[in-house]
Amino acid sequence: MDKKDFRSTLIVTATRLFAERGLNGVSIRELSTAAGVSISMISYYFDGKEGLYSSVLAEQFSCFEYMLSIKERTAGPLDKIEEYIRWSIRRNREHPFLLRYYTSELTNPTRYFSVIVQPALETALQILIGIIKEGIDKKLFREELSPEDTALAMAGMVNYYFLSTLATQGFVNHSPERDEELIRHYMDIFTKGL
Amino acid sequence: MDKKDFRSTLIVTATRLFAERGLNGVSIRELSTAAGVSISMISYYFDGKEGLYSSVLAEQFSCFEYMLSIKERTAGPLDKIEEYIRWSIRRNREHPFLLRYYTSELTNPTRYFSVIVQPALETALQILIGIIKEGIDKKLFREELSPEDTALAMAGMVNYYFLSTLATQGFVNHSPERDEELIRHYMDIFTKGL
DNA sequence: GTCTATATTGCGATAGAC
DNA sequence: GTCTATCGCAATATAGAC
Repeated sequence: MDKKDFRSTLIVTATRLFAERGLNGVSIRELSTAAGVSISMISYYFDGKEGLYSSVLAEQFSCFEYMLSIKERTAGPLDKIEEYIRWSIRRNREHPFLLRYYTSELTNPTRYFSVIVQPALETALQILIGIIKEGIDKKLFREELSPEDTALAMAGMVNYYFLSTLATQGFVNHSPERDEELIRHYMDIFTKGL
Repeated sequence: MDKKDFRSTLIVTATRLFAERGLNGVSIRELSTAAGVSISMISYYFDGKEGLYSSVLAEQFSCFEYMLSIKERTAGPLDKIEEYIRWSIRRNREHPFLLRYYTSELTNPTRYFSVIVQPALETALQILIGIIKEGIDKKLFREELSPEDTALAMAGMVNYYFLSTLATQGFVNHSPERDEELIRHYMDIFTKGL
């Protein structure tokens, strides 16, 4: 946002607006006005509304590359799982609009899903599956576990905490101060069960 | 769909189209053509596009009332949790578009969120929280568990399995034949941990 | 690079015939 | 109840001035 160039300003504004009301819920008129820029700048920089959307999408999902660094660590499987949970929570905190693109693309995919979203999600989940397999191989986790189902269960647990916010804020405290407690709780459930 | 009256036909068609492309992604022109009905029927029966959407939403979320019957059961907490998981999976199988409205309303709420969606989700989650509290009171579950966080973890686990389908179908088998195995696996993770 | 003005298309809603 | 025809408006995109 520091950069004063219109290209970045448009991306910042579009990120918020597309997240709040979806690709079809925002007009480039409204968007350019909100960004304090002429409407024609969208075609000039992004070749139209869809091009702007794809740029927003690419930027939002670039943070998934971080999973590669977790994979490369020398830590054991359990530590890596904690790192995964920690990163997932941090990711949702630092990119408050990401989950909207994430769920929107999974349920109403645009033409950019297969190019941007699917690869990012698959990479992260495959690494998580690999970590669980490693734990099973090393006899740290029970061999009856399906690595795939377990990985999806973990990913779902963390993401749903954020996804459900709007429906649960009346009876669940979602403040960031509680994040460490949440991480311990998730690790606790997964290591010991109920 | 058996009923030939236009009102039901419009709801059936709208349920699919709104799910696939969102409220703003579908025009009433296209919708009425797909339903084989005149465009003016939408205003006639539903007082416009938004009214049609709200009718679709109300119908989709009516199935959440089923949770009340789980609450009333005489079974123990663990059996009730299995019933919850079983119902969640069945719900997603029987209402293939529900999760789209569910996530869309949670991330991009319309004016109908607080009237239709929020109450349905809160009721179901509060009942699940109650079941977990009951298990803690009866010393069946560990007392360190946060009922709220645990309930969200369970809900997230099941829903994410369906939510992630589009990104994971290449390496996770999502066929209904595997549902019973999935239920056993989820119960297994939650009762024993990794 | 950035703007205004405009061309063109498609939108939601409805009047009025049947 | 159902249709066609149309109104008025808002959408995206772009031509052309600066």
